[in-house]
Amino acid sequence: MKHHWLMKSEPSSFSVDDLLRRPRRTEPWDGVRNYQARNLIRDEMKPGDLAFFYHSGCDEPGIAGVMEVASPAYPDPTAFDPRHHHFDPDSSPDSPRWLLVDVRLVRKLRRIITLTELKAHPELSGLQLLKRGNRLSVMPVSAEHWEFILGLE
DNA sequence: GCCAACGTTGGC
DNA sequence: GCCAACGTTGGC
Repeated sequence: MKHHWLMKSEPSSFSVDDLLRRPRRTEPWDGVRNYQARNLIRDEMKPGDLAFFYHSGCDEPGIAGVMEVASPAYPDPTAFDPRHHHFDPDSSPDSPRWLLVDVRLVRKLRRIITLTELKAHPELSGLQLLKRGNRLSVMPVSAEHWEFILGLE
């Protein structure tokens, strides 16, 4: 069963244009440090799943691209590196606490589908992104919401 | 197990 | 910069 996702990143640290310029448009989606998001990556994400690239913490928050999950989940190496911003001393190669997947950019959207615009559609009222206080950096999107959002572009 | 303090996220 | 809404930590 193929799932759909929304994955957040602050474009000041990693944007859809950064992913566009990577070899094979592919990059490890590292730095997830939330157990709920980790569990989704570990238990639900599968290669071939599709995900929205969401820009957060910026002037124009919204969906900027479509990605494909390009690997199974595997340990996040940035958790092992003491010099890395996302270092976690409680994660080790023997017992990794944090996981990631590789993502590949399928396409950059012609325009950002903004958060403001998403909020304006009653069809999207159940979208987890729009629920109060939701700060998950990786969250599921239903097939219906996925198609509806793509139709907005 | 409870809960206050603290840190983070992220929109505005 | 502000603040709401979380999640985490640690004392008890």
